[in-house]
Amino acid sequence: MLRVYNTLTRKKEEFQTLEPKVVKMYVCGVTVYSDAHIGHAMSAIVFDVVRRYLEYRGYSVHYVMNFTDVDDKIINRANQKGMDPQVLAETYIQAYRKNLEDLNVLAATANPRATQEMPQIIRMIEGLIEKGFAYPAKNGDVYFRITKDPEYGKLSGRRIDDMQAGSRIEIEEEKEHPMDFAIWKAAKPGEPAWDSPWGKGRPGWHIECSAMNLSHLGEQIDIHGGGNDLIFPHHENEIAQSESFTGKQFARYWMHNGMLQLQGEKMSKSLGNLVTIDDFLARHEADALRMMVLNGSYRAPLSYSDEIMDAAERGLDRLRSALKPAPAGAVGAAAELRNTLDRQTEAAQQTFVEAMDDDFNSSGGLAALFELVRAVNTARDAGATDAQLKPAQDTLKTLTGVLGLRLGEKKASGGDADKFIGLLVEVRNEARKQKNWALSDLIRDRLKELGVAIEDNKDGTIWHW
RNA sequence: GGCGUCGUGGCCAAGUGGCUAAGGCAAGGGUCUGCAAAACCCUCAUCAUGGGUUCAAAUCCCAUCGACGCCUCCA
Repeated sequence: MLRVYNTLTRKKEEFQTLEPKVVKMYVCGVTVYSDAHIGHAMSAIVFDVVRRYLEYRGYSVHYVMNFTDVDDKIINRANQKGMDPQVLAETYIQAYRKNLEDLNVLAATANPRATQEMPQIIRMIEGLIEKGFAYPAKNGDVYFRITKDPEYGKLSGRRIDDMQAGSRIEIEEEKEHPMDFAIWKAAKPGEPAWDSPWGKGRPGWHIECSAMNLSHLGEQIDIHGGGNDLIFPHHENEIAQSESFTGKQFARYWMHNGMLQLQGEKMSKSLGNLVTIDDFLARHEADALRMMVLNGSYRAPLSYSDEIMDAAERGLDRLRSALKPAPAGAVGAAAELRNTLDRQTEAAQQTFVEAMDDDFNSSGGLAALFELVRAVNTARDAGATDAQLKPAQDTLKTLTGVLGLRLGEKKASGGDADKFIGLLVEVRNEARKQKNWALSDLIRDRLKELGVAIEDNKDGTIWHW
């Protein structure tokens, strides 16, 4: 039984979908005005793992992730660079797509963008006005009337009165209540603008997600995800808009990932303490970032450091150690040992599922995989052949695949080179027979410089890139 | 000030009432090896602090200290 922690109730709840075996899932994407950093990557990876695991458990997942392609920051940035805001946004959308692909994040079912949803957004605003949940102001803005929504604050656990007290928000005269938020913003000169019943303008940030959910997934969805910095005000406002508009519960489960921190602070564009995904990938493989995320729990903050990355990379090496082939001369393992391996494989798979079923406990899932790694390596040491190792290794590959790890399956690593390396290994073994250690060590050392590792086992020599 | 998350070995981290407190990294010892490497085996924590509840608590309650996030754009 899958259990999911729901921000709305602050509890783990049994996961039940609106429709059997179908999951409608919406994750807030990024505002595209600069290069994405590894905090964004963490969020993308977290929800990619959720999606992959749900699919592994037999669900068909409709996964929607949006791009916010019109907002103040994009406009400012574009003006600085003397570019058209839409061109700027498009550039970063393509860059982010590439980042996600490099990170082995599965493509979403749909990637809607605010600028392509104007009719739906405007229709929704009209509906909210009709129902009295929103009002147009004299300045051309349209605001959501939070006092009309008795449940406002239920996601973030805030009360309107509390917020008023400590609020640092500038009180705009056009607003009925200081906490009312804009769902349509009147255009200032030179800004991108769309026609609307309230004059030229553009949508507020929150309304686009509500509208895109409605048009791409329907009135109700199963999972809504994003970083926990979005809980307030973004997701709170989304709930207010969507539920006021439809009169129905919007998302059943709200999932939020913790923030990636650098030197004790949240990594963010505004603070400037960030590592871009491109920077990261120039120094590490994509799996390493994923491994780092998987080792923790998605809801907790995660500190990024070289030490953590080092541990993650070594952990990956360990997972890969089980996928190495048996030595050429392997004689085969006894029946009893093969049974043990089968049993351990079964147990690992079961433990993996139990852990992941508990709110996607990936570090628990990894622990099960490491147990399997030990089992495989022990069997290989005991003489198991490739054929005997295969079922366990296949299981390991399947389960690491559920986590989205590739484990460096470098395609056609050497191509033709493999044959020549095999030949060198053969020659080296001849030298070893003749106790020509100088020559055999030379071959080993030189191959190592070329990135080929040689391991002499009892039953023969293994080499790998 | 308000809301929320959290504090487990050198580091990361699971576990949230009861068998010997998962797993990974690092460290030390050992097996194997011509030497290595890899693998395997062994060793390494009483759970921030102080009270309380209970037959029994890392796990529940209270307090204290500390960290982080949100309350303003933010994954």
